[in-house]
Amino acid sequence: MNFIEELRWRGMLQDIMPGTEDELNKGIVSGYIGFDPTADSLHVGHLTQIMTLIHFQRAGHKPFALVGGATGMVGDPSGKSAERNLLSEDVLKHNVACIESQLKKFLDFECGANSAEMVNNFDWFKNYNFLDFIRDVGKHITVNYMMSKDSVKKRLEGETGMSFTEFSYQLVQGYDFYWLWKNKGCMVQMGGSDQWGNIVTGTELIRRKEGGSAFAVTTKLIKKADGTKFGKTEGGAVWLDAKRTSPYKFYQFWLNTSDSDAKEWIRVFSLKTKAELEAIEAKHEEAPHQRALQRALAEEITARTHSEEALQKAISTSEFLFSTGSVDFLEQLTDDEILEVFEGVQRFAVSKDELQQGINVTDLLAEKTKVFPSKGEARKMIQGGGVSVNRNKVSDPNGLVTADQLVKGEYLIAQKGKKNYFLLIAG
RNA sequence: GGGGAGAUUCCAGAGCGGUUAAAUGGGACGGACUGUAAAUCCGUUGCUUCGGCUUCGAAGGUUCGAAUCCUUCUCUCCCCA
Repeated sequence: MNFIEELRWRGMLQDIMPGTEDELNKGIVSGYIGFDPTADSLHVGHLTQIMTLIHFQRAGHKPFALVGGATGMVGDPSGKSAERNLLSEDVLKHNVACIESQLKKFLDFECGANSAEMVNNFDWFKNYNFLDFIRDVGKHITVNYMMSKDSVKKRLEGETGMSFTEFSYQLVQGYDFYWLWKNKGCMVQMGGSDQWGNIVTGTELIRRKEGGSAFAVTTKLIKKADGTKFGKTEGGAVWLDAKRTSPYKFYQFWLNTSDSDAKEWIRVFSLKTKAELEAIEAKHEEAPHQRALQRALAEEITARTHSEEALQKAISTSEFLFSTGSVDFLEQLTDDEILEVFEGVQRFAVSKDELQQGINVTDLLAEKTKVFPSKGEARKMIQGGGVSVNRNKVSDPNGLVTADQLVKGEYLIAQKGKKNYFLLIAG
């Protein structure tokens, strides 16, 4: 199956420039996708683009991952309603390095002819001076053409306006494509559908400057059935960096997708074949409560993004946290393992001496710790039946918590609702 | 520069001298149901030693009593030049 067919049945394909498929059928073709270094980690929103590159490589082509050290300095106006703040060069350098190491996990950089390659456009922009650029590049693209782009039009219509810097963004990105086409033989640029305008400026530049041809493919933006933004949770974006989003949370993010989303997303984010996916879907239809789709989705992505080991830990943590099992389970674990289960869970230190005397639950949760911001709230929540200590529902706001309730003589597990855990460590 | 409107608890938005910790809606959080889903239903949504205490842009004042009336200040919005 060729690359485009693959994207098509997976429902990823948005736009494709005429002739692209023929070009790809000729043999090994080089193509690239750019990543903006706006943070020092990619998030799940970038995963679609990573998957596109993976499919590209699996179809036998040579993927380039461009990290925009230069474009990041300018700021892409696409999809932005207001001017962005510029990042300093140091921050960008750090971000670029971090993103590069993340991308290395997903693509094969040592497989011969179609090995993946990493490039940074700062390398070809850092010594390119302004006058040369506007003469060599700017001359080929009219302002009229640039202004007709959606990303620009929207900002001109809006109230905030747009700086010359962001206006020039498409030229900078366009030149990337030109440079990679000229120096690396890159024939195709891929990206999210919001990048169409920028990509086409690149093919246009290649055509006008050298009479060459280049191609474009864009993928659909991932949407949630309920209309909210993909990749966001209450805690903010879901990052690929384990330090920002723990593998457990990452796994949970995917596990919690709705049925309709899971069915679409698994096609995008899984490398399983159509037959395999259809089998999973059938299984899901049969027993929806088993959530075969969500499990398959979460397992595959977590393993690929983090590791098989991290996935296993995420699964066992989930099983403990969501099963009705008692805290006895924890008694069997070592201290390190307990801390691992509650990784990312907020922790509080409490005095063991005071626990010997017994502490009023409300005081414990609102004063000794910050599980609740005030006693009133703690009390109300307890009366509403929303608080558990060591998996047992607390019914009396004035009840005592004592040292003999400590798990392993050291830990207390407090729950606000079902999903919000707090680990109290006595010392 | 001239004229007008307004600032209320997370947001929107009632209240226009006491019965108002402040309607209603949204959001958030909890509970039930369930599949760690969706939908639905229910509860909570200033602090408290549960006696009370502090809130309605800020500061003063009138009153037994003010978010509600008066004065000044700060800020926001709209219309006309």
